[in-house]
Amino acid sequence: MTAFQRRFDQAVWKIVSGIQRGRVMSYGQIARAAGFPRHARSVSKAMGRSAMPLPWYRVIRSDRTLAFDPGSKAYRKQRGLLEKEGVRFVGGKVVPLDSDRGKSLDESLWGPR
DNA sequence: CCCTTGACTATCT
DNA sequence: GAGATAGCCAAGG
Repeated sequence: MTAFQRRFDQAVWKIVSGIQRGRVMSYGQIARAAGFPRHARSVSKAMGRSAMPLPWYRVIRSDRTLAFDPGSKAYRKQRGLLEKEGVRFVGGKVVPLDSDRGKSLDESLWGPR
């Protein structure tokens, strides 16, 4: 384990574990919230190193698509878990909630109900 | 060192 | 809005 990983992992786990049911966050958003802007690509690795289970399936791309290859096992798993929490999909993308109308762009994309 | 690899992104066609 | 492109940066070979 490098020093970077120790700090980065801790910060990422904290953010990811805080994502609530029915909500999603992007890799880049998590990296920023964790205090490591520009490290979106490292977020998945940090989650993989976690000993405790994390709601990894609530993490998606900034364009609202899932990071796995559509049709893959992982894709179906993630999508199933999200839909079970009420997250809706249209055209392979996570649908923003209606009740978010009127909020800032960021909130409308990722904010709570 | 140099080169490749990512569960990524912002930007431009 | 979908596809291509360039930028990103730690890790590992």
